[in-house]
Amino acid sequence: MKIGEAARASGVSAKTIRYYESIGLIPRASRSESGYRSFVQMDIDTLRFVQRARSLGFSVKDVARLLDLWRDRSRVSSAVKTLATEQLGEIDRKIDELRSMRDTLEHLAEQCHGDQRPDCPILDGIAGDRR
Amino acid sequence: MKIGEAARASGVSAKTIRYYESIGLIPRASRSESGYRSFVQMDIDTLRFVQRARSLGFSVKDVARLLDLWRDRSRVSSAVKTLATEQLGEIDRKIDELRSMRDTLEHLAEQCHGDQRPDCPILDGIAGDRR
DNA sequence: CCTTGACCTTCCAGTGAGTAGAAGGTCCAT
DNA sequence: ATGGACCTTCTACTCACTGGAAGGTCAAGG
Repeated sequence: MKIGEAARASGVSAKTIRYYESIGLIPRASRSESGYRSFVQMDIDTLRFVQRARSLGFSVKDVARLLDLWRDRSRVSSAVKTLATEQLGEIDRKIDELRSMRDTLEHLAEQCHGDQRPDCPILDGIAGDRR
Repeated sequence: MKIGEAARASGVSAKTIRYYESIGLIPRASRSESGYRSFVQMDIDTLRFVQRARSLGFSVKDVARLLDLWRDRSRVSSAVKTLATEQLGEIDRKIDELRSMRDTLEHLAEQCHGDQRPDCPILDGIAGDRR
């Protein structure tokens, strides 16, 4: 399987597959005589794993750790759970931050009539102390 | 006022003030004889405006637009409101994405006993079809 | 046999929004 | 005059890709 097909099969773009290889996240793909990368099912599985872990918000570094754990038959599941729990905490932190932005911004936007007049509580709120 | 004090007064680090100047987000600060940047109250106000707008998640590009609007006495408040509403939509999109990550990850983490045994539903979930 | 077009290769550069650090200049108090 | 806190510019790094240029390969159609 060449890179384009691997990309379609895994949901990771060809560019990104090359990139992942270049940073060592995934092993180097074997090559055909002409130098084309050649992927087998296991490579696709790895790529799909990476894609899913990334879509859960894990950093590339954490995905590397997860991949190592995935391949390690003598892993302890607590190591995985720790990573997952930390990631969950990170997500919660981001959600909280976004929610607080959202609340402030919504409050500001509500006050603004949004017509052709220049006075604008949004601008005032950003400029002054809006708390 | 030199850059360090301006940084403390505005909540924007000295490095970042220089960076904002370099990309043209804020006007070039005037200089003392020795070449030190010199800030007055209006510069601090601008910096605080930028800091607050950034903390609401506006991109630097949007902060530039907001600054222009802020300085424009003949602005129409609808222009500001449009920017704010778009930003609100962006935040909501991000919250939704994070929430969906969170749900999946939490579900996975719940299944995992997290002890010394190697079997791990988190890894299985990422590897296989976890939906 | 040759061309066309879809694929593949590598390499370099850019994104956003800063942050880190090096090398050197200035200012003020002791 | 010296030390330390401050300031200057500059380059390079972060993260996770993405875009594009220049060129090689391969199979089908004329």
